[in-house]
Amino acid sequence: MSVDRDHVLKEAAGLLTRKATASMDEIARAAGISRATLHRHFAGRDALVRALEDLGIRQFGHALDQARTEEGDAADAVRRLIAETEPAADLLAFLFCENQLYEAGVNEGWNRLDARVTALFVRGQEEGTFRLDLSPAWLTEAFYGLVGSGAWAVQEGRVAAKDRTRMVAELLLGGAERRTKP
Amino acid sequence: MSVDRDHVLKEAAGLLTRKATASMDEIARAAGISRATLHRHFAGRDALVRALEDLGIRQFGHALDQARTEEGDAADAVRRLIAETEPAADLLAFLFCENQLYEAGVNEGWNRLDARVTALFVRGQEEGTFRLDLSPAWLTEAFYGLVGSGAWAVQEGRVAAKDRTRMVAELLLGGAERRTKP
DNA sequence: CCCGAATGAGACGTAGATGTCTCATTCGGG
DNA sequence: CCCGAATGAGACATCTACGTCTCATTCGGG
Repeated sequence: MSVDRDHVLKEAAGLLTRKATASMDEIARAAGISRATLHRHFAGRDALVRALEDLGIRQFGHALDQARTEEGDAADAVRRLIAETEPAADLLAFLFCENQLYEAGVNEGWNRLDARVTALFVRGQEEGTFRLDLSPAWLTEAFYGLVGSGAWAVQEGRVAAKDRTRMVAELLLGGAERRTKP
Repeated sequence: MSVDRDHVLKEAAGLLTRKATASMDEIARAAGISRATLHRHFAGRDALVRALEDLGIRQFGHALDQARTEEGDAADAVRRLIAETEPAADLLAFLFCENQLYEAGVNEGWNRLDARVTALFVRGQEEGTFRLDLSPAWLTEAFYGLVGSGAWAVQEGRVAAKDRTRMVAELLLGGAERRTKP
């Protein structure tokens, strides 16, 4: 009987990714519950979006943990990270475009995760794996952008789901890795 | 006295990029005109967004023309295209994230421009400039994503405006170009 | 089987945005 | 200088979404 909170959030993310202005009623129906029940679990729209943000932070944090970004070759670590990001790709794509979150100040949790991604690129540069003429900040931003584009391309059917990780990783690393020989 | 329609659209794009849910009143004030005048020029919110879409199509089409994407080395053509995209970057970033447009079906004008970008990548692959294991459709999508990320990074101050074109081009082409030697 | 908790359906008032209208003001051309 | 067009300010009704409430129903555990 009890509603699966994470399932509701997942459905909400799926809908909001396609239609950012979806009403609470549409979200409720997408999740297969009534509007009243949705309100029982999330005080309002703000609370729902905030919960989505928290879920995104949890999932991306988990992906960072699983990818063990501090270990081994930096490029391989990026590949692992992109692969681990797969299940949360839609949610991350939504949050990446959700500029409303930036109004109330960026969540502190995001800054920590952001720093971990940037640290990975910094490590790659120090170890000579990544080129030095692209700033870590830009590589981080590009990482988000390409993950979002990948999720978007899969949703639109322009890229097969099984190719997503490889496409994103190859393009990002191809652009980021140092060339031994030009 | 007469209101500069394109100026209004530019300001609207700037605001909506930061806050997608901005009200008509906020948009009007951002453009420095009254709400009444805004309604005199655009029948409603839908009409305004549609006009933004049209402006984006015009500007991106102009960028494609100026870049002469059918001429010369494909990689250089991509560099020119990214450079020409500069003035419209904010608008394109907004439209890229504006999924609501996809509800009413993608504009026919977009399909034509999309085809020109894809054709550029196809040409690059046929000429041996771009690698063959990344589909043209994905390269096209990644192009949009990176242009959007670039505009976003500049707005956030993470990348200097003067570095934008180089950062985007280097990463995209680094990932897309064929390596003579690994 | 029964009871309680959770849900679904829907009514209701409210707030905010929207679209239209009027009227005073201002700008620019003739 | 004067007239007309365009704008600004604001009133107004309407509409949609929101948040809260009630009540019937259903599900699951004891």
